[in-house]
Amino acid sequence: MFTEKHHAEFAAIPPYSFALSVRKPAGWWWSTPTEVFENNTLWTTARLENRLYGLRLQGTGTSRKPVVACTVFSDKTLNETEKDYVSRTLERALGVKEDLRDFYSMACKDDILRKTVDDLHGMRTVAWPELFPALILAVTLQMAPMKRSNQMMNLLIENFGDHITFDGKSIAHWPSPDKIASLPVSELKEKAKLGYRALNLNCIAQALEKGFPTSEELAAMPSDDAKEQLMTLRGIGDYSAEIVMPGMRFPLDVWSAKIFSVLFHAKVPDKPRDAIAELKKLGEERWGKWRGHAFVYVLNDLQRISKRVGVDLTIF
DNA sequence: GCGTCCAGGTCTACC
DNA sequence: GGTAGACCTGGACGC
Repeated sequence: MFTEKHHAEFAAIPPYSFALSVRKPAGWWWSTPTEVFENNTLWTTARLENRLYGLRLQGTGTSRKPVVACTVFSDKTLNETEKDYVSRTLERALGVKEDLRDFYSMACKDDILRKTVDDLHGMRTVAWPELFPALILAVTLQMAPMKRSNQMMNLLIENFGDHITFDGKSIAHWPSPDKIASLPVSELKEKAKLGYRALNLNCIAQALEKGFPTSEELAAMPSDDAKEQLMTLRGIGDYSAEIVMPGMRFPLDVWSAKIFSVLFHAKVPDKPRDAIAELKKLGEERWGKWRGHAFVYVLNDLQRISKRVGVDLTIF
């Protein structure tokens, strides 16, 4: 029985939009695809240090003093160490301490970003609560159209994930690394339709089981070191590491390369995969340390940017 | 209904 | 160090 076991409130550095931060326009989830968002409140789940928690996160406060109220549901009592860890993880993953003001100062002078930061005022970037679900996302995005990636992710949750009910909501959560590590690769292939990715995901889960830095530890590392660590995992290359990395970089794939090519060069490249390196370089030169922010803001504002540039960027 | 092609990368062998 | 080719498989597409 999952009942209320802990409560914490976090003051966010303004501007902060809770709704845009946890429910991004591009449609990505904050923690799990089955989470529920109603009335500026998110009911979701997270597995922290091998324990699954139910979470009710609510954006409160005022625009000058934004606050996120977090209620934690569990089937066991939390000791003080566990409460601290859960609180730290929520604070980090909600991005409440992420200061957007310097990014907005830069963006106001940039033709691509100027209106986008108004459109998405107060939206935080991406800081995954847990590492393994972010790695699952990265692996299932590889060499597959979105429909097929979603199919693989949904089958993983359906067949091997966990389901909890709390606060009147029923939420399904990603499988744990130990569950995926213990499964035969053939079963992963067959039931989750992972194809060649089954072996990679199984090896990643085993590496995490043997001991690997947590999201929190990766976030505390210099970003190059965090990326290097992630790229030691089988099936995690440059793009996947940058998707998973705390704070994000500029993880261009074929899809986003087409979008940024239209924005930089006003045309879709003949061979998008071959254009990635040059576009990454341009993004880094143009936005420097804010390239991750620019990436997230642009990809979450495609409808409005499309109208402004006169090209439908949502069809790629 | 059937055959073909290819997708929101990564790894490896080969030069 | 640079690069072609293989990798699973489901869905889109042409016929």
